[in-house]
Amino acid sequence: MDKFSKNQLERYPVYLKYFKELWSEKVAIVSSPVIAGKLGYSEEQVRKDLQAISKEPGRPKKGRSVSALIEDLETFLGYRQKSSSIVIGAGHLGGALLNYPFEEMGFQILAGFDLDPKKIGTAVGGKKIFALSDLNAFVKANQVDIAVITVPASHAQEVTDLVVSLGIKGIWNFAPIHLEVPLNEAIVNVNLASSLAVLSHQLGAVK
Amino acid sequence: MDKFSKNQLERYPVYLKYFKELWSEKVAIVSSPVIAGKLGYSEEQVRKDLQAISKEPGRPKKGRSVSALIEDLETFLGYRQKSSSIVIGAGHLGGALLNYPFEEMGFQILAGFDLDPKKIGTAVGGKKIFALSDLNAFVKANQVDIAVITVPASHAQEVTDLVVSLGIKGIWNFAPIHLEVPLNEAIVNVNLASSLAVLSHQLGAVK
DNA sequence: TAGATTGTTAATCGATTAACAATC
DNA sequence: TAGATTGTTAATCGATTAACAATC
Repeated sequence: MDKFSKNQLERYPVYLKYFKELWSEKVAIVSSPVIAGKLGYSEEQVRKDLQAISKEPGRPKKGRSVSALIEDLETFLGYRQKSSSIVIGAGHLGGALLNYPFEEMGFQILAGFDLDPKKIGTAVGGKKIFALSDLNAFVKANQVDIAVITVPASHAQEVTDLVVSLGIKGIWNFAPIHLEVPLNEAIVNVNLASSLAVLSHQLGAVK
Repeated sequence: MDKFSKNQLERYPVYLKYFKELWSEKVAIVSSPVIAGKLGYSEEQVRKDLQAISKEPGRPKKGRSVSALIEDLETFLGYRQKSSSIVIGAGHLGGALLNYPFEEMGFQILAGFDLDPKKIGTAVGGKKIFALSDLNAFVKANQVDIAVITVPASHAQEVTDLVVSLGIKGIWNFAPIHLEVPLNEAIVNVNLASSLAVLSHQLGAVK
């Protein structure tokens, strides 16, 4: 398999977290049925997911090596090669992301950007906050792979256009709108309103 | 259609945001091809999505009434009936959520809970932070529909068990792990590591 | 050896896309 | 009327699940 669906990609970090927990408990081998039971996936899905990213085959009757799985997953997910990012919008959500422990995921935040003069020049989560007008110069001076968009929805498209024009190829959008980007741009949306819609609907069914 | 897929549910808030923008621009009628072009969906998908939630049919050659769509979407998404929630874990991410403008989505945060004595008794985003030991009494005194979990992954399962035992039926989990919950529990995960995995993979393909 | 688990191939399921008649 | 857009039915596509031979 060399094509990965969105759902499948989203499962990999969940596997990794679980395997690291097992490793810390000195568990060296784990089988698909055990993983499936623990994470709520089907056995077949676990096997396919792990086969797709692991070099070492599993051993019938035993299972798979936890340490090998951790290595394969970290390699596949890119946790062993840093990608550099900036956070645009140092409000509450942007501030939380500037403080989030992304380093262990190979995701390094270089700096934050904002329009508010009161924020510019300060540091959040150990990262300096620059004026948005400094973005051009910053991107020219530093390799920036990903822009995290945490500005209000009303400004998200214009900030995105700027980021795209500066040659940044990855966008992690936290504004609750659809952003128009060129086809060769990588973009992933984290839309809390969308997430909440799924929860509300589930809750309506449960009640 | 009376069954909604996760993807479909996630699209509705995006439609709603767009229709509200149209409404503010005095646009009264909109057609599926226009919506599809703007939001990056297919025409057929737009028609099916809107048919599934709207009472009023669209008019051939014209399109659909923007105001009717807004009304239908707000009703369907539950924005017109408040659900009450609490945020457990008043760290950076929990703090951001306590400050997030959820009210317009019919989502009301009543209070925050934490273990840190320095946070207990303070207010974040206008919401008071209580000790986790006060949770039981709080839930008995207030109707709580949803618990937002923003504690570290290492404590998320135990907090979840507590929340479930108190009869809260909805869980919005921001900890990057799989939580075990009873079948009659509504749960939605927002896993930043998962989201990042999708972005990294896309970026690898784009580069 | 017996049996659990693997990897792989086939079947199922569900969502998206295509096709097209109905209609304003 | 002509033509754009609707609603609906059929076809396609892709992911998940089931089945089963291989193997340690």
